[in-house]
Amino acid sequence: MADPGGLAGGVRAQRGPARATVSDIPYRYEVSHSAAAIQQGWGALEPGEESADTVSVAGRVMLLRTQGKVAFGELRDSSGTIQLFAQAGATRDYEAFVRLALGDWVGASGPVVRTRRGELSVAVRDWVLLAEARRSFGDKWRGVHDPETRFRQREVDLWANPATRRRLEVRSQVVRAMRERLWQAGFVEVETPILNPVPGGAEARPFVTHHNALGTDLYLRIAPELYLKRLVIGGFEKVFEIGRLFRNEGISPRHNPEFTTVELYWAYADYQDMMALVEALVAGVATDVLGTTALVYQGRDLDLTPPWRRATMAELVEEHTGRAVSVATPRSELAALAAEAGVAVDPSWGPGKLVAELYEKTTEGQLWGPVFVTDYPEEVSPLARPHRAQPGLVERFEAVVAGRELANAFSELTDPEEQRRRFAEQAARRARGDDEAMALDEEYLRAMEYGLPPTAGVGLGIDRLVMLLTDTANIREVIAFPTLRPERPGTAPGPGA
RNA sequence: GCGCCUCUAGCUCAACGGCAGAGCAACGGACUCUUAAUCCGCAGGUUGGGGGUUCGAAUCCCCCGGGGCGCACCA
Repeated sequence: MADPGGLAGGVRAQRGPARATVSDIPYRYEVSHSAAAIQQGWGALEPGEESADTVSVAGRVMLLRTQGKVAFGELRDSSGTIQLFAQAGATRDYEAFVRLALGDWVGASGPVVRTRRGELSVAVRDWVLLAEARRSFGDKWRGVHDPETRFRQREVDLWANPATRRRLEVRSQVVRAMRERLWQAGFVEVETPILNPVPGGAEARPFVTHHNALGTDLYLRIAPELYLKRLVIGGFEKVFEIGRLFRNEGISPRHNPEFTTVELYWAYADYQDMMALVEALVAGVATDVLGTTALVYQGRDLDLTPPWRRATMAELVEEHTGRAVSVATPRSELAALAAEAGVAVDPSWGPGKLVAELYEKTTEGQLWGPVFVTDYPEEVSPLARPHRAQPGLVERFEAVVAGRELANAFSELTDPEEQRRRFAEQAARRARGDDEAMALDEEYLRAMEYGLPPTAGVGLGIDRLVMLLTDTANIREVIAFPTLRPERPGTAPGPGA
């Protein structure tokens, strides 16, 4: 928090004077074992037994129980917890040890022992303060629950709520598993520009920034799609990128302005191939990270085991509304149905947009899945290739899980002339005031004229995948530092202020 | 952007028109095997900010600010 004077006043009064000076703090500390390594390595020690092995550990003192001439501390590191056992006479500077504050970082060394009451411990002979905690980490039993403090001061949340650490660890493992599986499948990882002269590849409002030397505005990317397809044109037959996207839109429990996707392009493949790859990837990542594809999400069973159901958008809308619709249905009928469903119908919308709106309003949120929703209207899919058998539709699917879109994919449009027409339609929408309509990208059209082979592409939301795998309902829980309104002095609550 | 809810000690929470409290943390002390140790003592607050109603406001009303949820938008 902004904390005007908070450190100087409140915390010192709360914590007392500084117990260490900078010169007391060493520059390094030699750690021989993690807490978990000690728990695993000396598990056979009997109560009251002292091993001949001396270890050194480091971490935060989370609890301290002093009992006169003997004291017990709980030391937590990134692997777990180990008890520190200190005794007057055996522990160097015992009087200072028992004055340690909850949250202080210490390094401690000594033999591994099991206390008479059965707790595996490091019997502290020597120890050193590695950092003072001048602010508290909250109630030692109840922790910190205030969501604002948890999101703004994640460093506090991580110590106060171990589940936070676990979620971020799962996130790291998900990204790693995704990478390794794609590498194994022969995909090459690339990086494309985040600063875009034209924001393309999706329908969304961008963030605008400015380059001083070039004297030009640039946009934070809303999707890497067009650059990745240019790499396919350049000869990368299987490429992927894992990275941050930025969309200047509302914040909600399922939307953060910056979020992470994996986007991949696969030459010579179509959207049917891509469905098989997506379900295998998601199920494989779940297995790598959790050891299972049978999840429980928000109290409800969710089985990611392939194959996933495949159903067309029209079929699913009919299932959920009882009304057969298609892009060939008269526009007036579709508009009436959409209005009936609560959609604010825009007069410029064609049948395709109306069908898509009807689907999103009545059906998507009801789909528990996982299910591949296939065959989208061309009107809402300016980068997808026309369906080989269904006029007015494109070969596109979205993977829907727990009522939300997890992935979006299509057989890519490869015809530059057709692409130019699609861009022109988008430009017409933009001229009518739709600021989310896709911008025309001449660089991309030029690239297409060199020849894009048949290609399938997909974008998959990493944050949402992590939400599924960690059973969390709020996207902020799986982002270390979610976007919040900037703090202003004296407005935010929090420990230590 | 709109609606509803919420903000009290460092943390977690009471008090809901009538003296602002508790537990934990902190501070001082006792205690040589604790497990949220225990025990004794002490201190800690412009009740998010501002304004209003009232004999009296943490409590009711208005404005502002932060946050949560829902809607809208999207992934």
